[in-house]
This record gives sequence, C-alpha cells and structure tokens, in this order.
Amino acid sequence: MKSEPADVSIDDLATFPNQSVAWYGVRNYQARNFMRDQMKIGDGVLFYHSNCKVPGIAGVARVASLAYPDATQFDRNNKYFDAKATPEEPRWFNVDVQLVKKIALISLAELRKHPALSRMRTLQPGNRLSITPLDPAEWEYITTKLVQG
DNA sequence: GCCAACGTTGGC
DNA sequence: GCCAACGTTGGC
Repeated sequence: MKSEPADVSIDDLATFPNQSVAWYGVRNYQARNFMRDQMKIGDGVLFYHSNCKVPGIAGVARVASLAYPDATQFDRNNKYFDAKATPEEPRWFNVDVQLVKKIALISLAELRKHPALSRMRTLQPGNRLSITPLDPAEWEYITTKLVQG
C-alpha cells in the first residue's frame, strides 16, 4: 500500500493511536475493490513510501479492520469530497492499517535488483495503482530475505 | 519540473 | 459506446 510520506509516513503511523490509520483517500475503483473485496483482518501489508526522495518499502503493517465507508467522501471541506457519494450509497471505502514494524527502507532500486520480485505489480512499468495484491511468494521473499533484523 | 502512462469525463 | 481532452500518478 502506497502512501506519500509528506501525507502519512511510517513515522507518523507510529505516533497514531493504536499505531493505526484509516487508509482514506483512495479514489480508484480497482484499489477500492482490493480493500473492499479482498482484505481481511490480519492480512500482511507492505507500507510503501511513494512520490518522495527515496521511494520504497518503509515498514510492515497489517490490515486492522474490514473495509468501511471512507469518511472523507462526505466532508465538503475535504479534498477527497465526492458529491456523488451518500451515506446510503457510499462510493469509497477504506480499511484500517496498523503498524507492525518500521524497517530499514528497502528502496525501489533495491527491489528491482531481485529477479524473484520481477513480476511484482508495483514494479511493473507504468503501474500507478496505490494498492496492489502481493503474491505470497513475494511477501515471503521480502519479509524473510530483505527485511533486516 | 518533466513527462509517460493511465484513469475518468463528457460530448456526440 | 467511442474517443479526445483532461487530470493524476509517481519515478526520475
């Protein structure tokens, strides 16, 4: 799951109550569907810093709730406000994401060096999806071989 | 700041 | 339902 550290960084997450955050602001249907239809409490998450100086995986987290309506879609003053969404028929959903551990950053450049990860969605050219499923083998490889300590 | 890739919008 | 125009993403 990608987050811009200028918005919510791994260090920000560590300071939040329960070290948990509602993953608000997703306005892409595919990414929404992943949260709404596939995520279960306890699922592993790689917390990825994007659109920053050194993009890469900054921490391990977990899904801490099932998907529920994203509150920002109803807030007229929020940049994620969506006039077409109503509480009766919400368009956008989020899950809660809870920190498991901050890790030494695994940069995008580093990730690209590993043939085992060559098919990872996030690494495909032109991929812009902020939320992508991870192959179990990829999860295993990253969390056992690339995460230090 | 550039720009390629992609998603969304809206006229027809 | 096509598709051009436009907006966004995000690495570099």
